[in-house]
Amino acid sequence: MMYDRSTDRHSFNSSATSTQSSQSRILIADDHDLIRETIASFLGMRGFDDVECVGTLDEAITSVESWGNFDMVLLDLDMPGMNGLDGLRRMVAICGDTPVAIISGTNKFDIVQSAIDAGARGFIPKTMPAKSISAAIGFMIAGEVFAPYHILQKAPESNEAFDLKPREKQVLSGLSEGLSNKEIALKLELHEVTVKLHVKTLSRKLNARNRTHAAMIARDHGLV
Amino acid sequence: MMYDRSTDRHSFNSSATSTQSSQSRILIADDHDLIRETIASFLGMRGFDDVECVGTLDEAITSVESWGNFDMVLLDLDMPGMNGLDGLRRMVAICGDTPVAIISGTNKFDIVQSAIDAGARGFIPKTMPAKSISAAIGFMIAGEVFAPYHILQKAPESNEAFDLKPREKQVLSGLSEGLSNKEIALKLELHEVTVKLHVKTLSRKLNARNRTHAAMIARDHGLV
DNA sequence: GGGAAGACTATCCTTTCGGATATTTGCACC
DNA sequence: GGTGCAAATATCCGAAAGGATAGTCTTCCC
Repeated sequence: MMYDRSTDRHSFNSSATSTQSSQSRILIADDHDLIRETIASFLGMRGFDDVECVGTLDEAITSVESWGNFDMVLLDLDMPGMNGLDGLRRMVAICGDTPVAIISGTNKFDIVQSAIDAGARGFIPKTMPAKSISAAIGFMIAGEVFAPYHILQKAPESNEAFDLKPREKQVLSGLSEGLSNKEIALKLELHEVTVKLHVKTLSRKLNARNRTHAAMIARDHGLV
Repeated sequence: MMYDRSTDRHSFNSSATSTQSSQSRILIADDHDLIRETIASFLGMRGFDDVECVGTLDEAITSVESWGNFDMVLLDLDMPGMNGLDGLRRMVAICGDTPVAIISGTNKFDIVQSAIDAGARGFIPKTMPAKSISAAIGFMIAGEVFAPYHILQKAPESNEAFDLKPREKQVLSGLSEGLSNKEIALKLELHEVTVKLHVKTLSRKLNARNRTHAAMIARDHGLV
């Protein structure tokens, strides 16, 4: 598979092709001219020589249906017609095998997750430099699923939004290990009643209905 | 910034440069000839025209120290001299700003995580097709951190190792929302006592000491 | 020295959990 | 029709959790 590449290699110096980049038709759908053109132009100088730009989902869909044959479709999440992930699903449905990626300003973990679950081949934050974007696109055209590492990381999230006192954090930590109040008290050299008090106040702060719920919320927010 | 690209575009067709790919010096350290050569040759035809290969960590280090100036260093995790992530750390220390990535046969979530924590700029599984590998390398040279999406995904882990019955899973799910037995019973149209039974058996299966612990274990293993 | 505030402790009481044991129901299989 | 099995239900009990209220003890500030 890799030893018969000499032909490709020859063509490479003479015809500007960076293999996968060449002959790739890419559709960019974004309602911001600036972003659209920026990405398009950068892709152009990277070997993605056939880039089409539109500004709404409907345009994108007609574009795919009439021209077809794109190697990659980029959709802005906040574009007219998208309606959240529904637009993505519509596009995925008519695109078949060609990868569809979401490009968005937000980089919330949940959105990335659900976008990919909804059929997106990847997720590109607008904050990413054009250089990286084109590399990511190459990656997706190669058949992989792409999402930036830092948002896949277990969300550091809204850490510290609850303003728990040190003691309460300690108790919460014990809670998350499934310890009883008595055990926590022993561990922290407190009395059981005190732990109960902390559990109560901390549950109120976390807006939890009981200790189990508090532990789950803590886990969800990376507090433990 | 994107409207003056015509010049670039002209040069692009005549000099084979795919921008970032060109002039990139890459060091591949892997003790398997086949893999090393495969990647090297594929990178060659993608515009990464200056690829050096070595077979041990020591060779890699001397290579960096004497030649220097690499744009990217790839290290096999199981190579002689690596000794787990220690080798990575050594390389990162002498590499400074140039990105160092781990390439490995394993794709355990934890290893990826700790490799990147140890300073790796990315993680490339050997199972990944060469096409994708070169895209990933481009991505890392662009300054980003790379790891394949599917292993960043909430570890599918030892899923189903607990063999919970359907009812138990439902109860467990209610548990994770912090519901009381009575509420779960209501929701599932069962009686409280039955829910209690399920909680007991399910806690035993999960090896949990109580409901809170069970909920946490469930969350950790992606059962909810 | 007298508050004032925060962290901890003490009682009391009701609800919920956790565990043990036994009984019923429904269903599949021979 | 009987057997076996799993899910669900029924009691009973001690332990824990959850809530309320009041009391102690620092510490800090005026």
